[in-house]
Amino acid sequence: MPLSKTDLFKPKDVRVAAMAKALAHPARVAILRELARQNECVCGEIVSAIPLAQATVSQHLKELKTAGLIKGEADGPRSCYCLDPDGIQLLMDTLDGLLGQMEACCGVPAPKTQTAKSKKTASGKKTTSNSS
Amino acid sequence: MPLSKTDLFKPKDVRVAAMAKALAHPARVAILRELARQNECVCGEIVSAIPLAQATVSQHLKELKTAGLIKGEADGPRSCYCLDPDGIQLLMDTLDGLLGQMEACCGVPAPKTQTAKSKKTASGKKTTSNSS
DNA sequence: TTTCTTTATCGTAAAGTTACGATGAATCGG
DNA sequence: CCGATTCATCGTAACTTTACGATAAAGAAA
Repeated sequence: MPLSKTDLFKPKDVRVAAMAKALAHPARVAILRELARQNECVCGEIVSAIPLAQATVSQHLKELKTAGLIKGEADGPRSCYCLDPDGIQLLMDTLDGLLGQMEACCGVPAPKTQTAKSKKTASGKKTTSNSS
Repeated sequence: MPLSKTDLFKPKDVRVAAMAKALAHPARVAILRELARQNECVCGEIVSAIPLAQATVSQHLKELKTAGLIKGEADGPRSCYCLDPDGIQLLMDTLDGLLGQMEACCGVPAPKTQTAKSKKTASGKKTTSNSS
């Protein structure tokens, strides 16, 4: 942005946007999927799985870490990465909030349900009082 | 990107990234929420609800339209926007695919009941045959 | 120690995003 | 027809993201 205007928006919207941004590159999505598949993964393996240079992959890993979606710890000269369950959960909750609102508006085509959404919607009093 | 490498990634990952990118700005999230609240909305109302210049809001609307998340039709000199149920559904399915994979890996945080059964049913869309 | 391996970081070029004012294009009201 | 209103688009400035090679840092192996 030419001038950072993020403080003009509601914190909730800023949070959703930040979460979404972490997913907004194919390489990062591929990394997350790889980690979901392997459960735990040395950096080199990830680099092999991604069609980008090592430096670039490292950069993407850093962003995912900053976003709280993955954790990384040193293991000798190597780095071992894995998904961060807390961050993933937060991601789901954050997106579910928005998706739920939109679904409610559009009219739900098919009640598929899953994840943590149904619970929240059921107990939630209403979708109107949102500001922060 | 310096050089567009999107064809090096799996189409599925590219799709997720594109969807996420549409949500990756607070203004666009705010617009979606406004449309979810109003169900139908003249452009001017949206501009009033967003702390940005008219030209900028129009630009964000265009991106959301390109992403397939909203529809817009002319109404006299005005433009009337609303959520596109098909796009929203696609967004949900797309994200659910990834989120389900990650959740399955992390282990669901609060599974008081039967774990394996419910999880499988919930996320079991077709996580196996993934390559495109 | 010296060397190799592994990964993070730096510097930087290319491309994309975001924001705005100005300008068009279309419609409505007179 | 003339002016006002509404919105999309253009042009452009400021900033961010993406990608890579080069290099640094740190442990393992020799």
